[in-house]
Amino acid sequence: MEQASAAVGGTPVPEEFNDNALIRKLSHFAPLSVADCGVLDELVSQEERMSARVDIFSEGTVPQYVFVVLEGMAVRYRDLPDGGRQLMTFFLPGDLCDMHALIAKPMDHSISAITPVRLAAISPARMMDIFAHHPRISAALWWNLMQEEAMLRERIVALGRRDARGRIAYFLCEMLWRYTAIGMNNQQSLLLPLTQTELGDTLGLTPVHINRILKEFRENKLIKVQNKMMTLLKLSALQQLSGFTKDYLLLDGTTNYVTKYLIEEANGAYH
Amino acid sequence: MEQASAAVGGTPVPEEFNDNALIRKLSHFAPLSVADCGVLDELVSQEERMSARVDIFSEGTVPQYVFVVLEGMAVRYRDLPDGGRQLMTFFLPGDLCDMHALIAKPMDHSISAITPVRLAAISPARMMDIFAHHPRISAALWWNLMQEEAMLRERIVALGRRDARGRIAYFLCEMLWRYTAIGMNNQQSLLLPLTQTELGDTLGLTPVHINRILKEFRENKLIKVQNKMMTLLKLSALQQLSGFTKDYLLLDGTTNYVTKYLIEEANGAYH
DNA sequence: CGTAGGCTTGATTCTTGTCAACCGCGGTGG
DNA sequence: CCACCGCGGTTGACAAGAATCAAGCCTACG
Repeated sequence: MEQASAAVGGTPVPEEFNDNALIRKLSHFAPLSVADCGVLDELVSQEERMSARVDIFSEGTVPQYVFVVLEGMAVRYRDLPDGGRQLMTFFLPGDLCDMHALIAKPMDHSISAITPVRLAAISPARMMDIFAHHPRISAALWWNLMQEEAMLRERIVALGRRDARGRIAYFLCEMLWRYTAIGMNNQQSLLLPLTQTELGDTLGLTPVHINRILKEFRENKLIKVQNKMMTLLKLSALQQLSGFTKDYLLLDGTTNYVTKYLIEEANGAYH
Repeated sequence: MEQASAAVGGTPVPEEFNDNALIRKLSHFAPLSVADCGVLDELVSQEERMSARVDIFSEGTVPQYVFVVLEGMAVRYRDLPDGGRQLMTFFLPGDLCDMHALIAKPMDHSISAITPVRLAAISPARMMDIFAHHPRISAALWWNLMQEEAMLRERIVALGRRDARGRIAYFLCEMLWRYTAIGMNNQQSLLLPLTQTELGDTLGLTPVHINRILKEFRENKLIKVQNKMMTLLKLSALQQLSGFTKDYLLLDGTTNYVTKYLIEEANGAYH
């Protein structure tokens, strides 16, 4: 999982920054200059590692930093009083968690590492500094935020209006496209280091039912599973099954108000 | 519904601005100065009216403005290929819809008026200007964004992990607290101008099932319904039934990094 | 006065959950 | 080195919550 092929779409990333997942991701959202890439590269130069199944932020604590996932997978989840849990957001390489740090409130949920992760911590002050002085990066972060919201809405649609087959198919498609965006889609295969229980806690289903649908998908040759690697053999069939379209992921960012304005601002047009 | 009692919590709003729902709402998130209130008041001075059931933004179009709801209720929803629909977000007075305008992308969903609404349109340029030059307002808008995300997550929890009773109870509680935040909670009564079909499309249930649960709630004296007014007779029972806590609504904002930083920035600490 | 949309209710079906058992594997400790 | 243990996956039998189908009612509105 260390090897990343060039990310698909977005503006080209200079060769030297191609192993930086944050840059690969944000390049989808705004045309980053080489200088921008340099800033981002420096931003995530202080690495930390955490083991699988360790909490990065725990419910009730006040997060001190915004974290960027550089490698591995993390998840935002909530434990419920009745013993259940709901997994809400998966963080892949290049994803930011959690802007929540900027408002310095105790969290109402936790974030934990699913696999061993490599992370970079960014102080809120540094983050605000970026917003103030790097217009293209700010624009990209803004798009990133819009993408996060769109993914939450899409999850709501899936949970509210799709049956078990549709939910699972949608989830696999979304993960594939997210991996594709950061250059980690290898032959329609994606790393899904989740147990069936975790999948159930993501999609509002029981592990037993997840198991049955996955079995059906396997028998129908829609997917192939080996170890933690899942291959989507019939992507179009899965997309149709769930009504999935990748539009909401905003992976073809073009010029927009935020970018335009911020760049003009930087050039002194308003100052 | 025009009469608004003083909003509960947040920093006090100067008397003269008390009929401005945006100010009432944002005062929960940052300590607004009188000057800030003036800016916000001017920001929403250009009013528009739209009739019930009219689309404000339609799927596929590129929104030109950010709208603020001043009066009435609107909803963000998506129509599905199979004829179903999912309602995602309800906009009450003081709510902003839709920051999406800032990224100038065709929308993957629609926003429409549920009741007749009074709106104010804000141009993206003006919005960016606010971000650049009004730190406390920016901070409040940031909190506002975090609140929106939190509400989406809470919906996911409800749809993924709660049964019909829990979902409906949670939704009623959330609406009550949101109304409370803008001073429109009158004796635990709230205006819910939704059909049972719309409630179903919100909570992933059929109208028939919504009907049965509401009947049960009525028989158990948990709620009282008259016309479009719903009274939560046993709020604590409803909160318990759904595991609801209002924490995620962030209605007790305190000093935080965004505010601090933006204010220092404005004072020239970093320039 | 007629009609359509929304509400209400009953009968029935079906998707998903629950309970229970078994298998296989990897890790651990004797 | 091997026995044991626990977790995750798999499967079957059964139960339950919600959907579906269908019909009647009320009321706002043209």
